[in-house]
Amino acid sequence: MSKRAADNNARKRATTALPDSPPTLEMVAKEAGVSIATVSRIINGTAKVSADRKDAVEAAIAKLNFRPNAAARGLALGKSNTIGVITQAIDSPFYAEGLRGIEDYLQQRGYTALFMSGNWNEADEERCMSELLSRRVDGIIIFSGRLQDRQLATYAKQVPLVVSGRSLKAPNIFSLPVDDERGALLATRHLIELGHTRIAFIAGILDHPDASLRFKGYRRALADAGIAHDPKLVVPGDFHEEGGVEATMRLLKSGHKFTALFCVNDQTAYGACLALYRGGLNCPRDISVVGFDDLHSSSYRVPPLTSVRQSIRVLGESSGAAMLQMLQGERPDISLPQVELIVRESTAAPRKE
Amino acid sequence: MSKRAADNNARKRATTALPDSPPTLEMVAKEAGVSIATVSRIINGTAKVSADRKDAVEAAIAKLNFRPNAAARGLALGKSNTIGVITQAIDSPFYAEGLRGIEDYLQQRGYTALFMSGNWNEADEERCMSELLSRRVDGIIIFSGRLQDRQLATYAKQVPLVVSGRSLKAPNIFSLPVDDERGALLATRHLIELGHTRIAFIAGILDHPDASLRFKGYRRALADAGIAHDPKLVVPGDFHEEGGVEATMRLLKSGHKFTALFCVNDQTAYGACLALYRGGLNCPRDISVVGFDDLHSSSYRVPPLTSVRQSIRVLGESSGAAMLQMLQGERPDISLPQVELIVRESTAAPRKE
DNA sequence: ACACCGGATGTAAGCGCTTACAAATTACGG
DNA sequence: CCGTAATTTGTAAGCGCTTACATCCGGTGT
Repeated sequence: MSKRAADNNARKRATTALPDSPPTLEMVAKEAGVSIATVSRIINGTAKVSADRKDAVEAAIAKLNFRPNAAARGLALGKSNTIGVITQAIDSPFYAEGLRGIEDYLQQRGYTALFMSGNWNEADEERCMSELLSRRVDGIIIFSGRLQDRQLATYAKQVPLVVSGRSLKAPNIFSLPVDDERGALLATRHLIELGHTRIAFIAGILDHPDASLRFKGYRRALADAGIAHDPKLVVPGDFHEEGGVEATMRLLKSGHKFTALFCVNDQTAYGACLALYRGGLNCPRDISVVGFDDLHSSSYRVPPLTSVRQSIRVLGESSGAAMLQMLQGERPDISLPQVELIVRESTAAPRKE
Repeated sequence: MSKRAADNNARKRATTALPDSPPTLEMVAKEAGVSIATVSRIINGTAKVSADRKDAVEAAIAKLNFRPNAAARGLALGKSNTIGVITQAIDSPFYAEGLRGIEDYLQQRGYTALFMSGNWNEADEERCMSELLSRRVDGIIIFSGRLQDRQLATYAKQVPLVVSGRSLKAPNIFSLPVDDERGALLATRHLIELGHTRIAFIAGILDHPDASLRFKGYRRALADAGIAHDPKLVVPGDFHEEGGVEATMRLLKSGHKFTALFCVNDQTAYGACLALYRGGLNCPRDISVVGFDDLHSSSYRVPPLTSVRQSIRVLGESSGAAMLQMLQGERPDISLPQVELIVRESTAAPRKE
């Protein structure tokens, strides 16, 4: 609709004098007295061009303040130099750190990241996929989404996929699982070594894979130490602060004794600490608390939170790296650093009764 | 580069059998036995089309799993339905909340937000602008950037701008300033009303406008109450947790007595609380602390932080709304809710000596 | 029965860019 | 100084889409 576009610009120009339609290759070519092919070649360095013309063109570009139209280039090239990224919520501190890693990595390599939030539900996530596909992104990175493996495999037929924080084998998909079980094991074992035996666990959403793997690690640590697992000490949460508060309140009210609390993630731990505080309990004197993720702000909590580090930032960078490798046609050979326990001040030996 | 694009697709198909080149309008038209114009009209509802053809086309679309190519449409229409958003860091909890507001608002109205981080420096911010302009976004929202007013005014000639958290008058720019001074006044007055007279202030970066407005509010509250302002009690920070820690340490070491601490933002307050804890001081018993921004996690701190709320989320939504109004050619009539003080448990009356 | 009209379709141009291919220019060797 | 090869440059087609304009259709009025 050239006509409409032109009309539009004309109208705008007339009304507000503002968005002058941006310069095009053609204008630059005319200004510099060369053909548009030459201009294109100079911009992309696609071929040798005589020095004088080059100067003329560069001058014209500067004068007109020309910027190539990415849409047109994308159309001609059949690629957008854009990587779509789907998370659950852009404002979750957890995802935000990952996004940062992705953005940093991609931006330095000439790619742009396009972020979208799935809002913890499948329908929204599909909407995101659809939008990204429509924009013809070159690849999509999914941060532990809620889409079924089967659906992902289907999408992978249309675009390369990197799935972070999840294990999934399928053609055109690369997954970067986090060692949740080992992290949970480390955390729980740390509490056991401090002398705790009554260790409660605040889980995430029941059927969530991360949650169940962490639960598994928790149980294994207990078993390894010969401590009987008490189901009464396991309560569900929601991966958010609020869930941590509620779960802890429930635990406290239930009357089941415990001296330590392992939380499925840091946000849950934040909530737990608040609930303990409300209950007049001191962390770590009365109850030790361990989180998982080691969010940036965890080291600034009062007291600083002991947590399992799995640098989300690195996860993000690695996802970006894996995607770029896939785009080169290589099989990604990326691996994540091991999870590790960061001991701070929210854990201590249990109080002598 | 039709040739290259075609080659590319052909190659890919041959090698990996994966990214089959996506269906086009033309394919749909052929499949349905109509012209591409008809297909386009059905997709966009641009004109009346007989029912039987419509059914045929819809069937073809479903069968081929067709999704219009956004780049091609953008090129034809001369607009991208995309709004660029520049922040300092996507992983800062402050900006993340704003981004969420923008994303929510725009997405519901058929727009997509494209986020980029300026990393607190002008060069990166310019790079972002350049990239967004190249992508021909329909408008750009800037969250309290570091670009000079003059530069912004220049950019505004090419694209409509909304500048949040900052006051700036210029054609094609709409700014949404936050009432920093009043917020700081409220916070400081609250401390005074509790009985504090020795109130320290941890500032942000020296020349930052937000910081100086908040400083102004702080001084005004003191003046209103007839309390002399002691420059010794004002120390710089960096808007981050670390700056809060350091500033507080310095304050503590200086030996200048104070019973309350007003921090330029919540992150700084988090750091301050940690430093107090390290110094064996209890908040609020020994020292009261107030922040600014009321981040989501502030209500989950131990103790929950008293803070000035200026919902960033709403700021984001409002920015989106203003941008859409500008795009309609209207002058935005958006205004922000008043800042308000949220009193929690990090403030109390000063301890009797 | 015929010219005419309004609405549903189709045809084709153009959005800004890249690049295959042709044309024009330059540099050589004889 | 000319023919030919090696460059540099220009021309034009095509990427997938929208829409102005032409075409075609059945239905009216007379």
